[in-house]
Amino acid sequence: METSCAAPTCGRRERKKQRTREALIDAAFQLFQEKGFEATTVEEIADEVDVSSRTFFRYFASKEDVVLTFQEEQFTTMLEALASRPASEPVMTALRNAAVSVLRACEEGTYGFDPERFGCIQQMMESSPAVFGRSLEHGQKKQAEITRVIAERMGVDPAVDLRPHVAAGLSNCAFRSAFEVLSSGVSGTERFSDVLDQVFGVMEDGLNYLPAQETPAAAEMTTPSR
Amino acid sequence: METSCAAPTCGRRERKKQRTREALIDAAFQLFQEKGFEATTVEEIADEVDVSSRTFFRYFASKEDVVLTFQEEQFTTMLEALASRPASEPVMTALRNAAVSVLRACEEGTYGFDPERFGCIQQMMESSPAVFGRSLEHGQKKQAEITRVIAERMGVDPAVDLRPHVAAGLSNCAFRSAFEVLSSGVSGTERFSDVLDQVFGVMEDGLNYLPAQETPAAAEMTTPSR
DNA sequence: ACAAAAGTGTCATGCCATGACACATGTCGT
DNA sequence: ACGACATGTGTCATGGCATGACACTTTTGT
Repeated sequence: METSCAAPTCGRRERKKQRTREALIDAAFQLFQEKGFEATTVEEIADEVDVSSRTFFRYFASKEDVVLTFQEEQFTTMLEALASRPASEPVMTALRNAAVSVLRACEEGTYGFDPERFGCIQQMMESSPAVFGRSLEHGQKKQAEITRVIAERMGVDPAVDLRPHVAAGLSNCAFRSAFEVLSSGVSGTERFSDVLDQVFGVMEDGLNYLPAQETPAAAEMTTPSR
Repeated sequence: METSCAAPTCGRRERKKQRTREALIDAAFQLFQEKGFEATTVEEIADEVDVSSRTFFRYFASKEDVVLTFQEEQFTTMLEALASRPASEPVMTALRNAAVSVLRACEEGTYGFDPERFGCIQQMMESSPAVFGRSLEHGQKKQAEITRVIAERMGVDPAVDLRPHVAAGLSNCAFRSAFEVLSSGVSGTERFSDVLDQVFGVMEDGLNYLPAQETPAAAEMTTPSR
C-alpha cells in the first residue's frame, strides 16, 4: 500500500517495463525502416518483442506514438536548452540558439541522440502522412508549454499579452519551415540545423522588409553562401 | 466517348453527385453538432443520406475530410484574395490583408460562407484531436502553394530563396497562433479575424524586438485596446 | 508467506478504410 | 429511341487500429 517510494524508479517491475518499452521502440523502428511505417502492423511489432498487441497499446496510445517518443525527447531537450540561455538574451535569439543546438545534438549524436534514428524519422515524416500529422499535432500541443516559458522569461502574463504566443508559434513554425525547405530540396540546404538557423535569420532580419519585388542581388543577404 | 464537354459541369449525373455530396456534408455536420465528431460514425452519416458507407468513402477520403472541405474553401478564397492584392504591397502586408479578409468573410457570412458552420468547426478543432491534426496537415500541405505564389509575387526562385517559404510558413503560423490564442481564452480576444490581425501585427513590428525583459507598459503598443 | 497492486494475455467489439465484383443509372452516337 | 459505353452505387469481404472486460501471473511490501 505505497509506503516507501511514491515514484518507484527502482524495482524489477519498473526495470522490466522499461526494457519492454525500449524493445518495442527498437523493434518498431527496425520494421519501419525495413518495410515502411504504414506497411508495418502493430501485431508485427508486438510479435517481435513477444508480447501481445494489446500490450503494445498499453505502452503507446497509437502506432504513431512510437515515433513521437523521439520528438518528445527533442522537445524536452529544447526546453532545457532554452532555460539555460542567459536571461539577457532577446527571446527570439534564445529560441533560435536553443532550437539550433538541439538539432545539432540530433545530428551529431551528442546528448544521447541517435543520428541514424533521427534520419529515419525525417524519412517517415515525408513518406507517411499519419506520422507527419501526429508530429504537427504534438508540436502544436507543446507550443503551449513554450509559450508559458517565454512569458515567464519576458515577465509578462500570457493571458493578456499575445507576444509569447506568437514567439512560441514562430519557433514551431521555424522547425516546420526548415523541414519543408529541406524536404523540398531547396538548393544549398543540407543540414537541418543550418537550415533552421537560416530560417530564424530570415524571420529576424528579413520579415519586415519582404518587398513586393526585389532585385535578385538583394536575396544574397539573407541566404549567405554559408 | 467524350465528345462534348471535357469537364462536364452539366448533366444530371454530375448534379446528382453534387447533391449527394452536399447532403453528406450537411448530414455530417448535423450529427457532429448533435453528438460530437468522434461519437458520429460514418455509417450514421451515410444512413442519413440513404447511401452506403462505401459510397461515403467515394466522396471523402476520411471522416475528417468532410470538415476539411470548409478549410479548403477558405484556402481557395485566401489565394484569390492574395492574388487581388496590389503588387506594390509588401508580401507580409498582402498576406495579412488577404488572411484577415477571408476570416471576416467567414464571420460575416459574406462570400458564401456560413458563420454558424465556421463556429462549429472551431469547436470541433478544439474537441477532437483527429480533426485538429488533419487540419494542421492540410494547412501544411497548402503552405507549399502559398510559397509558390509568394515567390512569384516577389520575383524570386523558391528553389533558391528561403524567404517565400518562411513567409508562407508565417501566414500559416499566424492562423494557428490566432486560433490557439482564441481557444486558450486570452483576454480581449473575441473575433478570430481581429486576433489574426493582431498576431500579424506582433510579427511585423514586434518580432525583432522581443526583449529579454520588458516593462508591462510597452506591451500596450502591440495589443491595442481596440 | 500472504495479500494487495500492477502488468499481461485472451477474447470480444467497434470503427475506419479499401479492394473486388455485380448491378443500376446516366450519357452519347447514330 | 435504342444500344454501347462510362460512371456511380451496393454488397460483400478483408484487414488494421484501438479499447473494454476479465482472468491469470508476477512483483512488491509487510
